[in-house]
Amino acid sequence: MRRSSAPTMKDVAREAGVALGTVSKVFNNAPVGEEYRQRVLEAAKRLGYQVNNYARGLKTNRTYAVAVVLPNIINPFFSVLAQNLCQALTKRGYRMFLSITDFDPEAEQRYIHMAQQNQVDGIIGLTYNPNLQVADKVPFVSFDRYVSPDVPCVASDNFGGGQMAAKKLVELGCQRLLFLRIGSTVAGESDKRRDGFESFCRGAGVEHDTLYLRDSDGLDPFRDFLQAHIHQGRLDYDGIFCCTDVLALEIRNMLSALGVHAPEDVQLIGFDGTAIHMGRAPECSTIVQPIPLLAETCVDILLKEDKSDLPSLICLPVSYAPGGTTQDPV
Amino acid sequence: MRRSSAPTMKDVAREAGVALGTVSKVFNNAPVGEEYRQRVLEAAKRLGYQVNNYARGLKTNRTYAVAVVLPNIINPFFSVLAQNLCQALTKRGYRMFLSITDFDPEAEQRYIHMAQQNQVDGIIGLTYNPNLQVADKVPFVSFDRYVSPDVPCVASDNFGGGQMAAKKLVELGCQRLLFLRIGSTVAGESDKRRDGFESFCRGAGVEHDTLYLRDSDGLDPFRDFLQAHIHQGRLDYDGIFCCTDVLALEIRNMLSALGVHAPEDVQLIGFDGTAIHMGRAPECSTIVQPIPLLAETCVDILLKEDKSDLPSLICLPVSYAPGGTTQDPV
DNA sequence: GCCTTTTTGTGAAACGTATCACGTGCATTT
DNA sequence: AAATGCACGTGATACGTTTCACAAAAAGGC
Repeated sequence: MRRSSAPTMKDVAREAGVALGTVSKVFNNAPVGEEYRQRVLEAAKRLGYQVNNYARGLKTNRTYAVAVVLPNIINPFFSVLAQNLCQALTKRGYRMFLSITDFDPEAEQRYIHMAQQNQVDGIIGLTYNPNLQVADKVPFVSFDRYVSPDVPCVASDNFGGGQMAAKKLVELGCQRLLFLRIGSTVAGESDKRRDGFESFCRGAGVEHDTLYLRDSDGLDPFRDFLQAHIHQGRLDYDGIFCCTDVLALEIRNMLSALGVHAPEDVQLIGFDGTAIHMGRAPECSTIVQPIPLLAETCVDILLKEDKSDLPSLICLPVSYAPGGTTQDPV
Repeated sequence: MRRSSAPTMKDVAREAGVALGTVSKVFNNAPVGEEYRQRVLEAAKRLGYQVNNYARGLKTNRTYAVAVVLPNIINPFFSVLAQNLCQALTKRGYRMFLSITDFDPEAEQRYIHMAQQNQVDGIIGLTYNPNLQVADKVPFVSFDRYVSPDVPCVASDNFGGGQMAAKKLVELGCQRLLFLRIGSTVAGESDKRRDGFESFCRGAGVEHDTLYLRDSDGLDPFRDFLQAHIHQGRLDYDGIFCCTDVLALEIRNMLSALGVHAPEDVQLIGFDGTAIHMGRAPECSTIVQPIPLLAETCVDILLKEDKSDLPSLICLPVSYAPGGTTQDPV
């Protein structure tokens, strides 16, 4: 095994003619006389010394590693989130150790165990397991999903986003609104998009309907529903809010095939705004989640030393971005 | 610090009334009498014991962690690759520690240093730093880019893919071909797409041109070029091969705006086929990279114990997938 | 039933680091 | 000039494992 020959602090100490403790101090930025510091640094460079983080972690119980548990990173929202988390962690000197669960509750639990076993300094998780066990030994921040009273949850202001979407549609002149959703069976913060939407509609006295599907239903029910609501080439609704940009695009295509076009015949608003954080123009009008801010916040909270007075839910503000599926005033 | 109270093997040994070494054996699946094994397991459960991987790593010099260094994970190709790498690593009991370089050569080097310092068991990197220093202490596999004689490089058969694209276009009846490329200034394996394309064209005696841009040039030169080659609403070329699906889509839109439509007026083929690995239909006809296989191969090679007779370049086969921008025979 | 072989539990040593009580030398004070 | 304080280098110790040489007990052969 080649690695057995890796130089240790002891080697550096011998090479530099100093004590072991002095070498340690140099690499921990503890006060050391300038002459000694130089001697150590030079000896280290000569030997190609690198500190062994496993030994260090063993002594200090700090690993400077954080586990991020996500369903996948193929969905653009998740990949942008993962990238922002990675950057936020790097900025603070932490490494990111990524786990992909593919929405499998067992995998989620397994990864969290593994993460604890691997002695990470914390975990950021977007999980769907309704009865997830999180040992209180390792700091945990949940994204978009309530886990338990002492686990802080970071999410966008989904309720406000739902309201905003409905309000926007009404301002654009829509009179019959439709909310379309497809997603997990497990309730999460993002379900509040619907609540916000309905809340606004009720408050403003606007007619509205809702179609609420689960992933397993597939997209076909949407087509059936829309088809059933087209009479003489006209859709019964003039404003649609989709729970996701991805869904919004699907719906736009679906409607196109049925002869109904956005934004001419119907105003269409999605949710996420991921494209914006990818440096691209959004492909549909959308409620934008502040992904970089969400990531920063997750990391901030996770790494906060004093966890005494943390809110259990942190809601971050969303914004509206026109993207060609609505007829916005200039 | 709460973690200081975590139970250790010594605690388990005391609780179970056995020796320290016996506990260790149980957790390493070494032969231990059934009665003892049970005693230890129960004691461990009672105490909530988990092995400390830092102590273990210190002794064994194995961390079961692999660093993956990528430019980003926003580009769908990279995110699908990252996901497949993660899964391939997980399958083998390894964890993935992800670093994002944003194409910054310095960051690449920094991350690789960091990865070594963190005592990973290996590194898989997609790097653009032409003179990257990789210590031979840590196994390294490069994706798509030649680094040095003793660093194995895994890539798609880019040359073959270029040939395949040209051949396909010719089979579809095209007579004047065009190759469009935009990318890094640093030469990589993917530049062989052009070589393969030109090789086939020359061999078959097909007229062809090439436009070769760098990222910093932006997409405008493409528009200028295409515009200059449209006479009386007709494009001079009847078959276009783009170095990337992303570019192919851009070009299709660009051409549409100029009144030239794929596949009616021009056959368009891209490269990557990422959408297919995301479970979606490809948005353009394309040469598909075998991303899952690429990932598996990277991991296999990285984790191979005997590195003696490794090829320095591993080329994996690509395939063609029609996707609506070519008029393929049924 | 004795000796050999095999199996299996034991406890000490070592991995590479951080830390801490200690010792040395030097500057400051009176 | 002696006493005091300070700054800084020293080296032993401990962190929680794995491993290894050893001992003890069980199994097998004649």
